[in-house]
Amino acid sequence: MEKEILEDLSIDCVIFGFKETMQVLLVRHKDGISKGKWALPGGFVLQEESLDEAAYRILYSLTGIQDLFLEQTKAFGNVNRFPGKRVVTIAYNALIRVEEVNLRAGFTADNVKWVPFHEVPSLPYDHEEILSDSQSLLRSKIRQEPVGFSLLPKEFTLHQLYSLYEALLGRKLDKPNFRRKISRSNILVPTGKMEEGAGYRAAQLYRFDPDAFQALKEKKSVLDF
Amino acid sequence: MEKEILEDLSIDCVIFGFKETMQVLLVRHKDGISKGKWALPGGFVLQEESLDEAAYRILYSLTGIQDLFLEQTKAFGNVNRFPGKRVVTIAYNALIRVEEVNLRAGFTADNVKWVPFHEVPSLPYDHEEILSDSQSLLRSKIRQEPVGFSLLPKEFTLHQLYSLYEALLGRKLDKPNFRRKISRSNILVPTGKMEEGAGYRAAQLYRFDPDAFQALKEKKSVLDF
DNA sequence: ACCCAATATAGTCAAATTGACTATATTGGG
DNA sequence: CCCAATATAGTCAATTTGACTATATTGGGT
Repeated sequence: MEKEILEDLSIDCVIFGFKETMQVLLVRHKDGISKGKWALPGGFVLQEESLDEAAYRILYSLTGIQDLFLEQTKAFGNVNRFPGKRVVTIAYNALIRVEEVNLRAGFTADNVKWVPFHEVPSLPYDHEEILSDSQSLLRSKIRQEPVGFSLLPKEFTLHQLYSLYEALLGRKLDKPNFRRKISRSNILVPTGKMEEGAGYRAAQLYRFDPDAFQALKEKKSVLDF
Repeated sequence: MEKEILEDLSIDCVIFGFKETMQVLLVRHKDGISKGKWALPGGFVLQEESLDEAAYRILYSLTGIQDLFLEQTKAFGNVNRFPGKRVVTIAYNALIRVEEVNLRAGFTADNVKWVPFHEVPSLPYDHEEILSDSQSLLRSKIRQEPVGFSLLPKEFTLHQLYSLYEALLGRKLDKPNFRRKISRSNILVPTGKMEEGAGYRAAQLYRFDPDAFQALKEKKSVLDF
């Protein structure tokens, strides 16, 4: 028996990944009005699931990942955003570690791929608006909460964190000052292990410490770069 | 002819006002399952309007105000949040100047009133969750953007602004330091006029300068109290 | 006319943070 | 064993913070 869907309510996911540069996950539609076009992954909400559950379901079916950062960002409800039918969509931002994903195109798509921010093609429906709003929201989120760690491996170097912040904020940061700020904040703990395979001095690996961040947050307001 | 509504999609508005203390606008339902209960004002979305338009329509019919701060906050879509039918609601935060409102209960309500944060009664559906989420979102918003000015008269004293921030952030601020921070930021322009009717030294009246704020924002990130 | 309570507004100072740098420490590879 | 490349540490003036103290203006009461 088919599960009943809410025909006028969908979810669209903006899935962010970081590898050299910031990337978004796009799917290519197998059929329908936008057949062959790349678009944000999404789907309709089922009668018996909450919005968050729907977003998780879509995310999981696409990436096989269960442990991820997922947050609702905004509802998009312009009258003609979807052709032929009034469909309101709830957008979600997801942050995942690219090395953990196991991409599967799924039912409605015949292809999936990571696309760097600057190479995103033109998107159907209002997906360009959704994407650009979602990017802004992520940019401001990153200054408030340490969500960036969801994009890095569990253990990472300060350099990786540094380039992530540069990529996300879209501007140059001073490396020593960045390092000083992070280290004073105490939100990282060194693992003792060192980076491997670098052709030069190996860097210390760190892990994010959620408790220390919580403590910091209660005192100061923001990780303000 | 009746306008067609989307039966499974509603808007709920959290309307904030500031008068001595932070307040929310509640309506008393005239009939239906929650007859007689106080709740957040809301209504269904019409087929031919966007979500933002729906929110404006509801806000306007209730307060007669057109010039206000209105921002979508979050969609609430738990399966059983509304009795008998799956209804997803989009919550909006509105900031208005209490002295400008002209309250009208409207069709579905027989009463409207301002309620201080700490005196909000128990609310039906998931309105308590909506309200508390909306309050948190406003609290973090106020640190990023000068939305607070939408709650004050066009011309106001530093003391008013100061107590607004205290009320909104829920903690004591140092008055001289607050004043210094504001004045260094240059986002206020003195009007030259003085407060009237105080039983003591009259305070200077200020106006918010959006351009100066824009300039500040490009340099620093936040109004971080 | 003058004092006073109440609030507006200004100023002080040590400590912490920032921004723009320069300097040193470790690597693998040639 | 030196070198290029990067990690990591340190310096210093300028600015910002936090916790205060001090002064300036009011209307109202006596």
